[in-house]
Amino acid sequence: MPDDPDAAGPAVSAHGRHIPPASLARLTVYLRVLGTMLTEGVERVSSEELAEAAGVNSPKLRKDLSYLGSYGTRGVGYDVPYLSGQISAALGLTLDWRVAIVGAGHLGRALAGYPGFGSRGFEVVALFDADPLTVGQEVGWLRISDVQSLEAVLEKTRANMAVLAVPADAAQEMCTRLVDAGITSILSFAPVVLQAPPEVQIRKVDMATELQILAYHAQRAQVSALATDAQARLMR
Amino acid sequence: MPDDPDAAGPAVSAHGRHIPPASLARLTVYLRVLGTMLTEGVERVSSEELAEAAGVNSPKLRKDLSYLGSYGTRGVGYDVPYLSGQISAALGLTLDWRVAIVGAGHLGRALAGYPGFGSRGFEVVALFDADPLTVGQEVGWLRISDVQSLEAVLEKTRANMAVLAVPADAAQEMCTRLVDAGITSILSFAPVVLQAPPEVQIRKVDMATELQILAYHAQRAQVSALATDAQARLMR
DNA sequence: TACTGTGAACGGGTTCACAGCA
DNA sequence: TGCTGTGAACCCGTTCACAGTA
Repeated sequence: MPDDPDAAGPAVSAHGRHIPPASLARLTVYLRVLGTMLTEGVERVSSEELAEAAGVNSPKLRKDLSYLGSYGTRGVGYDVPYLSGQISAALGLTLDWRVAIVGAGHLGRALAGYPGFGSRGFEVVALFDADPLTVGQEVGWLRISDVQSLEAVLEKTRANMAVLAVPADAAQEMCTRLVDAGITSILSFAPVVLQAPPEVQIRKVDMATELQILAYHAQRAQVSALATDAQARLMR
Repeated sequence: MPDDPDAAGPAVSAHGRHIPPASLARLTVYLRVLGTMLTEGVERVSSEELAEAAGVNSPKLRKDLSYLGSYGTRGVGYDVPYLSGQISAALGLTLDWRVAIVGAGHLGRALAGYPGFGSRGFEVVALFDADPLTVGQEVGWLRISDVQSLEAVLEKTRANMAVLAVPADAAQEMCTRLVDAGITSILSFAPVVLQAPPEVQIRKVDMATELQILAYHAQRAQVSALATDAQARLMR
């Protein structure tokens, strides 16, 4: 995601400049890699090593980091804990983010139990479902709430982000209710275009889209393989 | 995402020109919207209407479509079934895509049951898990296979795409086995950087990344709200 | 007349080479 | 000496205005 690098809006870092969306997406990857290094006790990395581990080239990595400030030491490299902290701070991960998940099907439950959230500054504080048989069940530490009480529970839990994991036909209604309840950051897994005021940040993940993009590239590979094959036959 | 418009590789459409990654991602959205219109019996759309429904502006939509060819009628608009078919063909969705899902946790099951796949040309032909208690269970039409027999099942089912829905620490190993088994298109939900030969197309979806990007924008909004607030106080 | 298709201008991201500093 | 930080050039995608056509 490419991706994304799609959502927009201006953006200012601690350094005062804005971070390009494409860089922002990569910064989250650097942060994850640094986290792994932290647990392994690595203390210093060069831009070359970090770039390698993150799957990018080193000038790009250095450029990305330069949007935040100068947190390395010339001739030496970067201090892992320090750089990790600086990126976290720049991304706003030092604030507390309280996530409500709407939809307790397999996807919602997968998200609720995702270990990557807690460890990276996000706490799942509520999980909703519309099915009366599902409401009340426990998932990890959470008890599934009834969507009917969405607004009340959002307020009580002071959620400030939401994830939409509901069927396509329910997504717009839930989105509207979330927005009306004051949520301004939404991650949606529903394969529909959501309407919301511009001040609301919406990011979309659509698995069918991802597979279609893969299919496109795979088809291209097949076609060009056939072409070179045919050409090889002609050459004989 | 986002991209995303991130994955690369050259690309040639039926028209002969390559489709920019960003356009490619949007084309899948147009296709979805056209699909909805099809079921509603809509026969014609203007670029304006389609753009509106897809959440983009009309010049961008027309530019995106122009990468495929000239499938509209000036002064009239686009024929919905025809355009839909042309986009499908350009994306390679007329071929049959057989998807293997590795990992039958909540995420894997959510994907296996995702209605958006079948309806858009993807068939889930296998679902794997490593847990002996899970292997053998039925999920919809599928019986969960043992990852130990990954290679054999991939061959028997003629899978040509794979989705990785396994924990981070198992992802690289599974990726390697998929690649060795001849899979060249992989969609990964594991929050790790995967190593694979360049001819293998890998797309990544990381939910923590998405939330972090939302957090960044939300933090910015908070900070600028505080700033204008402080300024307002000073002005008094 | 109305709407599509596209060249050209614009802006932003990536790349690179090298300046700057421990 | 070695590695970071960055300005400048390059390249690609987006935007826009208008030319083209049923």
